[in-house]
Formats: sequence, C-alpha cells, structure tokens
Amino acid sequence: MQLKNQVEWALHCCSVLAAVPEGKAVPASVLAEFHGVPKDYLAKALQNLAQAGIIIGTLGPSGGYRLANDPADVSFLDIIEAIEGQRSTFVCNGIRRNNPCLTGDEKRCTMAQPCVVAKVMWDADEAWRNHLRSVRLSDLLKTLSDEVPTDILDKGKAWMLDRC
Amino acid sequence: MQLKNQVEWALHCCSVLAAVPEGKAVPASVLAEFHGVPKDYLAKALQNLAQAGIIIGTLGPSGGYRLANDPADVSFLDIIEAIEGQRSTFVCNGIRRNNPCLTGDEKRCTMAQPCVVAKVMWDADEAWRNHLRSVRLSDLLKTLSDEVPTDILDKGKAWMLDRC
DNA sequence: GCGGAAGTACTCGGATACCCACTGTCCGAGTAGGGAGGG
DNA sequence: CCCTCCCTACTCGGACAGTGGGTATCCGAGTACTTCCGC
Repeated sequence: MQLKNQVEWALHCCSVLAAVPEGKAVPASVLAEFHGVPKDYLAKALQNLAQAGIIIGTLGPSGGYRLANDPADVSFLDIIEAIEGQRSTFVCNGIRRNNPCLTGDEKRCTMAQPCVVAKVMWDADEAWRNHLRSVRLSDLLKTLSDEVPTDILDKGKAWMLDRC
Repeated sequence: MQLKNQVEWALHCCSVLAAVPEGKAVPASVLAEFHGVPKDYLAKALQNLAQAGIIIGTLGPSGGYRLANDPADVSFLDIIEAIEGQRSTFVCNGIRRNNPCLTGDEKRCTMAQPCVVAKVMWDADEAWRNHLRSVRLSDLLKTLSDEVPTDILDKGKAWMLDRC
C-alpha cells in the first residue's frame, strides 16, 4: 500500500501557492518545472485540487492556479483526500457472510452488527486522518520559515514571481 | 490507496487460528472454504504470515497452520506488516532537490535536513501504526466473545474441528 | 501377533500468467491580453 | 489621442496509451499416515 506520487506533488505545490502574493496565479507548467515533475501529469493532480475547491484555476495569459482559501483553513487531509479520494484504506468485504456453517437467519444476525476486525482498522484510519486534519497549511509555512534559511526561501519566491 | 484483500483475510484467519485448541493445525484449504476465498491465493498470504513468524505451517496429513505465539503477543500491526511490508505509506522522493534556482551547495544544505512535508506524513503514519500496535489478537478474541452470540461462535469452532 | 518398510495421499512452498489502476502523454475548448484600425 | 474590435497566444480540462503491482492459478518438494508383507 502506497500513496500516489501526486500526493507529494500536491502538498509541495500548495505550500508554494500559499507563498504567492494575492492576485497572482502560477501556471501548472511553472509548478512542474520548479519541482522537476512531468507537467501534464501534475496538471491532472492540480485539476483534482481545483475540483475539490482547494485551488482555483484561471485561463488565458497570466492565468494559472492560486489558493482558494486562507492557508489556515486548508488541512493536509483536505489536500490528500482531493488526490486519493475519501474512502478508507481498509475495505471490509464482509467475508463473515461466507461462513458455511451459518443459516440464513444467523448470517443476517451476524451481518447486522459491524465487523469487529473492520472497526479496529477504521479506528486506526481515523487516527491517521485526525493527525492530518490537525496540521494546516499555515503550520507548514511557519515550520518552513523556521527551519529553512531565509535567502533560500526568497530565492525560490523571486524565481516564481519572475514567471507569472 | 487501499490495503490488499489479503490483509482482511489474514486478520480473520488469525482470529480463527487463535480459537483452535493447542496441538491442532488448520489447513489452508479449510480456512479458505470457511471464509469463501480462493485457496491458493490465501495460501500465499498465510505463507507470508509464516515467514514473519506469526503462524507455523506443518506438512503432511493432519498438517496445517497454527499460531506461533500467545494471542496476547500478536498485534494487528504484526499481521498487517507481514502482508503489506513495513515501509511507510508515504514515500518522499525528495522533489526539493529539483528546485532549479538553487546552487549545488544550497541543495546539499537543504537536503541535509529532513523534508518538512514528509515529516508530517510520517507522523500520521506513526499514529496509524500506534493504534494497530495497541490492539492485540487477545483483545479481538475478547471483543468477539462479548459481541457475537455464543452458539454461533461454537458452531464455527465445531465445524472447524470437524476437519482438522 | 508384531515390527518394519514401502506406498500413498495430503500438506506447504515457490514459480508462472492475467488484469486493473497508477503513471505518463496528447490534443481540443476557452479566455485574457495585445495590437491594429477607425473615429 | 482614445475606443472598439479582432487576433493571437497562453491557459486549463478532458480523452487516450504504457507499465508495474495486485490477483489468481498451477505444479513440484516434502512429510506423516496407512497398509501390506515378512518374521
């Protein structure tokens, strides 16, 4: 089990977009060059983010993507679910139902209550989600400005503004 | 992103094996019929569990699988990692490295410290793992005996003992 | 009747095809900016 | 000089192939039981 590469790209792109001044938009091609990833495939990830309402795309010259909301209102989970979908990592196929030594009535009785195994797995998923829900884009920006040398951040920002 | 079906099968199989009296072994074919899943493919999952030291396989007539340790010593995480492997769901490809506006020295400096995005993801993974590590097979057995009618559990047990 | 050895049937374990989803790519629809022409 | 219209170039958005891991399956190696034969 492994998350898509698009998840990593989407997170980094959002962190970049959050640092872009209001009114500006960054084209997918620029984001792709900045991160060294295939432009057309990254575009599909950005498309998903746009459909989820996390970023907004603008057409035409000087068009591109920008954040739709305040970075404090966007969580990691929002971004990840926009790419991966919202379904749990564990799917219960209800193999209890296949138990060959139960009557129809007993099967119905058994299937009426949730699967104990699935519940544990879903609780674990919820713990994962809770952590990702608690970290917001604004937190990421703060950590970045704390841990990355200022000149490097400014260099990237300037490079970005040069082409949008 | 989705866990393999084998994970669900492995968890249910272990829960069954934990209820089998000491000295007995359950063949893969019986476990497969009990759960209504393809025998040969389930065998591969059981093989992984055996390699991980969670269950022990015995050859020949009246052979089969049995738990290797006490149910209290086996966690959900042990079983899942035996099937899925131990690597994190998030892999950091280090796309920071591709930033086109950094010199070689600056790249080295940047890559020296861990990626901030990856750290958040890995922390979430750890929360997931911690939950699964905290639930043990003995806990599952207790919940089952609490929530499933006794006659149904006994029926399954008897069916199982009839064929091993 | 008893011991031993061979045969058999059953088990696990690894090697081999098939298929879907992730990855990667292409082209078309639509828009905003710029330039030319007229008033 | 300014306004309007058209054209161009750039953007996003959806539709189309290639590949790797998950899924499913088969066959061989090894063992324990059973049975038969000799003593």
